[in-house]
Amino acid sequence: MARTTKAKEARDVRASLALLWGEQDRPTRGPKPSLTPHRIAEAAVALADAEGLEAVSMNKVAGAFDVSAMALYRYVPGKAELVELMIEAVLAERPDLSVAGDGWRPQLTEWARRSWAVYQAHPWLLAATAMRRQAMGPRQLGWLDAALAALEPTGLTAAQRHQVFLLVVGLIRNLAQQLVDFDAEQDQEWNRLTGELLDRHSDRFPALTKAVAAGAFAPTAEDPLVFGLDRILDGVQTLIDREGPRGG
Amino acid sequence: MARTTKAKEARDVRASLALLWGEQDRPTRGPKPSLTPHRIAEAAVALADAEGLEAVSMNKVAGAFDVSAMALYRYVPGKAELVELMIEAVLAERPDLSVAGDGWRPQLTEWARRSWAVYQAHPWLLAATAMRRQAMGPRQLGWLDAALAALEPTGLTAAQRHQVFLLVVGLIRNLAQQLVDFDAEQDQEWNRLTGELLDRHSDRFPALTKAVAAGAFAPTAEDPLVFGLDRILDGVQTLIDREGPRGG
DNA sequence: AGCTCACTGCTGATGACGTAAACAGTTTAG
DNA sequence: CTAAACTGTTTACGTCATCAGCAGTGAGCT
Repeated sequence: MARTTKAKEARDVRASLALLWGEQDRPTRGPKPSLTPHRIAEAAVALADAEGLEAVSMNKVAGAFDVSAMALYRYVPGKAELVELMIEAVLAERPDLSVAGDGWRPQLTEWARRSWAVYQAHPWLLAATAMRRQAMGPRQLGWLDAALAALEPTGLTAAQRHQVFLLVVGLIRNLAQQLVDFDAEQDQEWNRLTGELLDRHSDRFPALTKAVAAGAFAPTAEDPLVFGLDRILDGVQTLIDREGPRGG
Repeated sequence: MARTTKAKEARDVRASLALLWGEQDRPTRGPKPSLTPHRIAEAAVALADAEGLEAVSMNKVAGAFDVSAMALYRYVPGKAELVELMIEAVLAERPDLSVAGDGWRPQLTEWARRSWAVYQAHPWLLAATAMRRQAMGPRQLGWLDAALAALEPTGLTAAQRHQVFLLVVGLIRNLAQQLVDFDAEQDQEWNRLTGELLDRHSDRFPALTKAVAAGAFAPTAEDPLVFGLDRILDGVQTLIDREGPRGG
């Protein structure tokens, strides 16, 4: 059974990659296909934008084309691959960071801003990319390349640049998580219930009680990306300053 | 229908909170219960540790007690609440950070290390906490309080301390995500396939090609927590230095 | 022109999931 | 000792991804 699963997965990796990179040869004989993987992915994206990723079932996506769920399997190996196509579909082409100026910091900031914009426009992207992916499409690689390119002038090692990249991606994904979690009504409920609990147990949670009283959990108008990014990039700057003089 | 759902959710919040805080009054009449929410959560944790969160179905958890799935609903309102109990179950009591010394930085580092250890021991915790939670249990609040307490001597505002906390939690969750994603065999496959792709498209991804060649994606023995935490805390230190003199 | 067969899309079935409903058995308060 | 409260069970429903098998279609070859 494990054997079968593994063989199937291996097949899927190939199929998934061919799909993502558009390297599939189309058939000549038989009826004209009424769909394409791309159109299917677009419909799935529209569905996810409107109702969330959990609403994206093969049935509902197929319904957008008035077609049975099984019809989709003629175009896409399975749901996992469909999700990969959705990810590629919402990513723009490789971002041009030169508009932000010359330094690594403005460029990486620009990268983060654009990346964050994508997650804001498509909050399901977080859950979609959290599913274990075995291959990246050309656009994902393009974004990765742009960020690494921006970091080249820092003088950091390749491994350090990769680490910094991961930190920034991580920051954005965390913001996206907060965005997904957030629900004004529910937030109010949380504050109310947690307030009640803290009243009853303020001795157990003194710092939290003080923080709540000081408004640490009140909604803020500030762009949430700024604080985190400034902290991280300040930290990176410190690293550069420390390593530079020693000839790193 | 939406009405029904909302009413049901409201009921669940109450039930969930009572469960998490152990504030449920136990019945006197009727047969002795053979289970407790706590024991059920423990069994679910064992299952998740062994086979992952997706293996935790009501059926399998019930199977651990040789009981039907529906029996669990006498103790737990539903699966979401069971997951909440699982989260509380794997969290230790409020961590004592004083062992790390006096400064905010060693204490927060200690907090991060312990937190990271929990995620390492129970990788499913990431997915479990990603599900929208409406209430926190006493242990979750305890960890939160400990981190906020460690940040009090920084002189930062309450909102800033909260932001820093979110940054550190985010870092750990990102590491946990990488841990979940990682699969040596699959990683090798990724490197092979991406290598092939880069050979074919090295002009499109020059920075990435260089980075791969320089070993930026090679496995490292270093503790992955250190780099990210040092960057973030350096950035926080920069903020403190900047705000302090101005009388913030 | 006609045949073949790769290809499309369909129906139906399978097994997993969470959980609602209804029922049978058990214990304790009155 | 009866009735209420409680436990655990069986059955059933709706949803999901996906497999197997069938009918129709149309390009390429003879």
